[in-house]
Amino acid sequence: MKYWLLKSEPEVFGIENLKNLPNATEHWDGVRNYQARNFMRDEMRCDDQAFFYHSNCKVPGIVGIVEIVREAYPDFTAFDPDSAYYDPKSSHDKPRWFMVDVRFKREFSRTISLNELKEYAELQEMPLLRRGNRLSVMPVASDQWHFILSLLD
DNA sequence: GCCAACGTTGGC
DNA sequence: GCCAACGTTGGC
Repeated sequence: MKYWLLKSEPEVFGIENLKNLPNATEHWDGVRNYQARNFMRDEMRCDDQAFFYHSNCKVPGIVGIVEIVREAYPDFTAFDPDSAYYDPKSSHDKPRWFMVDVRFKREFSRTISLNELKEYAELQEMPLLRRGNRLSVMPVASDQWHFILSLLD
């Protein structure tokens, strides 16, 4: 099983939104970066777990955990001219963008902020902490995953 | 294939 | 709202 980190802007779609949906499940649409897409399409598998990260907000950080419940399939928002994620270069025949389905698993008792994550030597290699990082889907090493969870108690 | 211009991300 | 960092686009 692999571990991941998924970024989302809470003003657009936060963990509260996911939690309150039927089955607490939603498709993870709008990924428009090739590297992020490749992770999702080629490596993400059912039952993988992912940190839910809130970005572009007052306190950016990890707020909970989701699990992957459906593997990559074409991102239909790319086909919709009315969608903010519309991409005329993506077609049903040759979809360019993909999404997975995620299900809410856990909300942390507190946000593990980006500032806090930066403090730990154990996490210095996380792609999240690399300067100028903009990936919205990225892998998390198993030892980093467990280290972060150990911060909660 | 180079690279300048442009658009986006996301912390601050 | 600013702006650094980065990805993409398109002229050549």
